[in-house]
Amino acid sequence: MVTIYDIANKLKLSTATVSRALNGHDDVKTSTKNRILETAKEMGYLPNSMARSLTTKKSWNIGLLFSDDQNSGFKHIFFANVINEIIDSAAKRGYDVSIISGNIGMRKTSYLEHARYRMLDGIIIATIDTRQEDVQNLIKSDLPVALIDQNFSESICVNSKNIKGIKSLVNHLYDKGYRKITYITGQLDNYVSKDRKKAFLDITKSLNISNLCSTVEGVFTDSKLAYELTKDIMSKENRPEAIMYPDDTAAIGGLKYLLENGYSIPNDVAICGYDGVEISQLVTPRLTTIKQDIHKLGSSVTYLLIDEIEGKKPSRKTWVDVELLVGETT
Amino acid sequence: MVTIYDIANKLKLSTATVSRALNGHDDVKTSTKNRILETAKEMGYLPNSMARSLTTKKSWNIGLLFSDDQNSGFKHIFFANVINEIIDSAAKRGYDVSIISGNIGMRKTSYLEHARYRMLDGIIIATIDTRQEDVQNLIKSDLPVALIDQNFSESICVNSKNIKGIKSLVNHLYDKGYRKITYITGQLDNYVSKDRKKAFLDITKSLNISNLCSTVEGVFTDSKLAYELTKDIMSKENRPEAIMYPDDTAAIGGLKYLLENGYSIPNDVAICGYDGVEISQLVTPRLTTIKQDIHKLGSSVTYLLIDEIEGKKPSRKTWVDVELLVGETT
DNA sequence: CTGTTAGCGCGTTCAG
DNA sequence: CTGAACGCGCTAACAG
Repeated sequence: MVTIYDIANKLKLSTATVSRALNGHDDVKTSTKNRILETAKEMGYLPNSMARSLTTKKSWNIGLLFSDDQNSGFKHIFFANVINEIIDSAAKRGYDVSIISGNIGMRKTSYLEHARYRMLDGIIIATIDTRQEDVQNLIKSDLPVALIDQNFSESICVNSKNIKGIKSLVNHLYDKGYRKITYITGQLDNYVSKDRKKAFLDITKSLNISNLCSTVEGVFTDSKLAYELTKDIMSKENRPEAIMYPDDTAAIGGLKYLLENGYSIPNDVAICGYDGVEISQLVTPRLTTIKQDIHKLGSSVTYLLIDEIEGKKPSRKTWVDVELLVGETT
Repeated sequence: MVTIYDIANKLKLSTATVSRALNGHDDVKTSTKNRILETAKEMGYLPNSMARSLTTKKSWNIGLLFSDDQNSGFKHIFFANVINEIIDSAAKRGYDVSIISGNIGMRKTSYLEHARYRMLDGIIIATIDTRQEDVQNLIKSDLPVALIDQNFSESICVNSKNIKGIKSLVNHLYDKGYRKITYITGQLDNYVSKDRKKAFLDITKSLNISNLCSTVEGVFTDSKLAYELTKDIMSKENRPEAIMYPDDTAAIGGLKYLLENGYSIPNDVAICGYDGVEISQLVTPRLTTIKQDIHKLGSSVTYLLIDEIEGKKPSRKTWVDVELLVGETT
């Protein structure tokens, strides 16, 4: 391993000068700077992040928290896409991304401890369940933290325009003549679900159809549950004319039930997804859904976090726009 | 930040003793060991990975290489699932996972340099395109490396039983009476695609139907291309009775074309996917496909790499079994 | 513009 | 069983 000592030695300089040159300080004579840079290249010198971080207290490493024991972010294609953006964006600003788990070595520890252990410069939280004490502690800590689709007053939060999304869907359904709408929400212990549900109640009220509409609690990405709930809903006396699902995967689960049982879509019943992932436009019939701006969600949360890390005091709240995708199911 | 120095100071011991106790060496008196462990806990001591790695030359960190500029692993739901397993498995053995990109800070570097910079203990390569010089250098280096679905003689490779998978599909089609089969392969610059294509040619030959069968080069997860290729294939004079796709996503793209154009499946034409991801069983009709053992693929590649890191000389080649999933499309 | 010195937090000789 | 001393590779004062 080539160190700055080696190249200092070769050039009869001190490590200090070498370090300065390598870090682009301007208090080094241009000629010696060039000599240093050159021989560094020749000798195949590479900095050692451990040594550097140890003195600078900065790791150029961002932690990514995306799953708990129950729920695995990567299995959800929507989150997988967001995570992809996060990694890309971080790389563009010179940061690496590490996944943080709830243990150091073989020992169970908190996320916060883990973050300190690895000297992470900041954390992106892309988990659904932020109620865990462990996650709460992370948020409350003095570590820079940024979250997606959450609501914590002091932290950086990047939110999709959930209210707009739901209202667009309901308005679209209304315009198409649907009045009896059932909305299967995500799990209601969750901020986004609550927000969307409230939006649904608000918009149906202002359209004067709230007495015809209803909500049922479901679970994000749980296609099996969506299948069962659809069965329940459709076997009732008073069937809805349209069903809204918590996301595309759930909608496809519902769609499966409807197709299997000979329902004509959207004639017998209309359905909507949410997220607008690729598959939503690939199934037949193509889903009407809300397309989230995955690129923007991922890049914003990352850039804002890095701004915070670098002391640029970015805005705490950001809303990312959504778009109605009209398919063949409404 | 509490350091071993702080706790040594408080207990009137030397840092050496504290270090030994903390690392579970047995050359410390049990009573003092306990005192140390206790006060360490009290004071909220946490080791510093940077300092530790600097002396031990071990980071307890595994690099994950899963994308190049063209192709993003996380966008592929199959890989997303594998990666999920990798992270879980690594955590169980006490390792963290870092994503490695092709730059350090703002400077473009090789993956190998990046790995050395971060002192990674090993690398898991889950990219399709291993032809890049950069990736080649990584494989040739003395860093422990493990790959999924690749074939490098000296490296640890975990492969899915691709030949068995293809043969199962063709045999299944044959048993159902299909003789004219077209196989849309993945991109043929890739090891897996070649392997599967060869398996297809072999099995159709031994079934004496090779003159009725054909292959077309496609691209993994490219549903749009699959859509177009399906159109081409179906518009020819001599239509196949069955089409096999490189993976489920592509198959769903093909399915879309067929459904849109009024083909009855499997009566007019049968289709098969590959991978067996969740969505393959959710679309209507349910895909006949090969289910890969994602859990095993991810955990094996991780455990084998860690064995290698820890000097346990694990076997270089591992094959993970696959399972035929008969759906409604054949 | 450059060198000397010190220290980041930890593990590991080598004595005792 | 315990301590003193050193070094991992690098950056940051402080001189000069």
